[in-house]
Amino acid sequence: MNSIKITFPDGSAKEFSKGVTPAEIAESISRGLAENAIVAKINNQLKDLTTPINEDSKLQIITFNDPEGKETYWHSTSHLMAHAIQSLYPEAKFGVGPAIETGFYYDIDINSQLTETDLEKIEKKMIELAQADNKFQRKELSKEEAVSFFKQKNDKYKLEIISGLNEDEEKISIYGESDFTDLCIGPHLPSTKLIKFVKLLSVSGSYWRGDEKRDRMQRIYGISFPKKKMLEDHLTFLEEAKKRDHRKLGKQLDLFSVQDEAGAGLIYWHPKGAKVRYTIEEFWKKAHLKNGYELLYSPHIGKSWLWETSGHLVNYNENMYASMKIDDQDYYIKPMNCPFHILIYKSKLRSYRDLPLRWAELGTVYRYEKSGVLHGLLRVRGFTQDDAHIFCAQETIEDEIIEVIRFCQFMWKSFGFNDLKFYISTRPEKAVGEEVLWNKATQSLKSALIKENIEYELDEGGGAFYGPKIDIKIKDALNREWQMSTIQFDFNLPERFDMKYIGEDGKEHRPFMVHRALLGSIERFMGVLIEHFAGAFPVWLAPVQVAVIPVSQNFMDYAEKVKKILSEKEITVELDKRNEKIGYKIRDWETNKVPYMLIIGEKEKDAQTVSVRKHKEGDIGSLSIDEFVTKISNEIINKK
RNA sequence: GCUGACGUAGCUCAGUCGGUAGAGCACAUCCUUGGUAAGGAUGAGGUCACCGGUUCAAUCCCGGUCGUCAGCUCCA
Repeated sequence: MNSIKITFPDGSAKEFSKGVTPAEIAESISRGLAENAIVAKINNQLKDLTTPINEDSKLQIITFNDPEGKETYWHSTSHLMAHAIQSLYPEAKFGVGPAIETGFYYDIDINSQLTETDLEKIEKKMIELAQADNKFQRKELSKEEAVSFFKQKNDKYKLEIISGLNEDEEKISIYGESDFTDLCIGPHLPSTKLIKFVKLLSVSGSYWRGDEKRDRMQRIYGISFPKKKMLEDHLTFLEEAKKRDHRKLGKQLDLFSVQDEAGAGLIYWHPKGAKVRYTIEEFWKKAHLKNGYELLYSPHIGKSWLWETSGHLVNYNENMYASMKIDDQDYYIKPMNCPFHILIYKSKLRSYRDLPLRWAELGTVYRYEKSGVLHGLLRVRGFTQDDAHIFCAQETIEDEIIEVIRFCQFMWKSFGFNDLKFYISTRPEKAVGEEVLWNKATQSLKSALIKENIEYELDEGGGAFYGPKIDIKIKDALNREWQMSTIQFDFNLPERFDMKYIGEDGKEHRPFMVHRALLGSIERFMGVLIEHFAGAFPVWLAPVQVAVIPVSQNFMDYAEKVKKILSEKEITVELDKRNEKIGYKIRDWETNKVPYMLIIGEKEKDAQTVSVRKHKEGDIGSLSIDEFVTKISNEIINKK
């Protein structure tokens, strides 16, 4: 048999002679495909385009548009970068250099500290090397051969990687292009020539194998594209993200601050930020009351007994602050609200008739976070969880989960997020609770999502030690994903606190307990919200909804009147009394992203109207005061 | 916490190869009363993050502390 059958993704098939390569097949299909081909999927395995095919196979030619195509492309670019680094810094030793979600990195060990300008040099070298059209060539070696090869290169990191490889499981492969060779499982681009546009983005410290006790390395992040437009778009995206940085906007719009002198990771809400937060929290509370929840308030500290019983002192110790002595007793500031809610549950005998109990609290918790991980509002040491605990009978758990999911979707939709992604995390190695319970709980999470027609991904073993969970990620205006909501089972606390209810049968039963946070934490949520809206909050959330701007001081009386009317309708309005020209004031309010400006001059005073100017849109004409009030009130009610 | 970079006026940043500092914006006062993105003049503002050390002299050099940033690790 000298011919083999190749089946394509669309189901069609074609005969080729034995030993044909995917590159040749692509060539036979079309010139364009051959040029864009990056890698091949042969029988669902990613292989080099130069791999000879010797038997009937399924084949898919992968281009940059496919996720695997990007991965291979970036992976090859990281090799190219290592090549460039080796030629500029001959002493360089290399760690790992994988593709990541957006781009690639390589950990390197060189004698000098790299700066941003060095990156440009490396970038130039990369382009130069890429244009040389060097072919990536795969070679398979025995372990011995591999060891002696990298010994001769004096590459201790690669040698360590090799020593960890099991030769029986897979061949040790190396890839070379020109005079650079690297240990690599592959696959790679056929040639460096396909790498056209490269940008090295940052350099920072890392550790060999992520272990701070081991060698310090430098990690260079970069990205590459086959088309110039793609690179430009990506750089525009990065710039846009930078512009939206909530830390920058928070300062610029006077929303919040962190006070160096008073402590890192602790947030101070200024009046404008506090106004936004107030609006969010009011909405949140009302929504919970409407959806069958009751609100709780609990203390901020509790005796060590509480945290011993909950297991926090053992399992969560590194995130808790040291105890404080009160009347010779140790008290701890709370890292979580759950034990308090449980105490309220236990404050009296519960019947199955009382269940489900849905108790919500905007509970402020304090957790120790390493100084290096603090980040604006997104990672702080004191934050307010939009927490709730649901205590229910086993039998009703699935309905409860469904309710939470629906409520969660409603909540996100209210803030303008419609793209949610669901993940189910299952039992980890180290876990409390019987496996039967885990399976049952995990199953009810799954079937809740299935009933709601929601697609989800499984994260095997990703659950907390105390129970399986659903995590929900949202996508913001820049398509970035943020993990926000979480719905978690807890088999641990009901047991530890010996929670009970009296069932229909008159016997004691253990309630099921679910922790859930929808927004996650108010701080983090507001950080994401600021970035999502680029600081331009919709009217209902905007800290200042209307700026009243008199054309000159002569119309101050009428401006005051307009302000008063709006204020009475609970619209947040500021009157700009500054002795400045109108253009100046408009510019100022525009850069402060206020949704509406009302320009007031002689015409308006005479006609008892306001000239309305909308953020980003400009002048939208005149309305009577009443008409404007109706318009903006409707927008506020409809969360526009 | 670790690695590296950084910390100068309310903000954004310049500057001093060691002789205690400057711009723009913001702010104040005055002139101007102006119709949809910056009118003009004048002025006030800084223990150059903090604590030590070296030096005749430190904002600058050295060490420490605190904080910020990019990552590592971790997470709401």
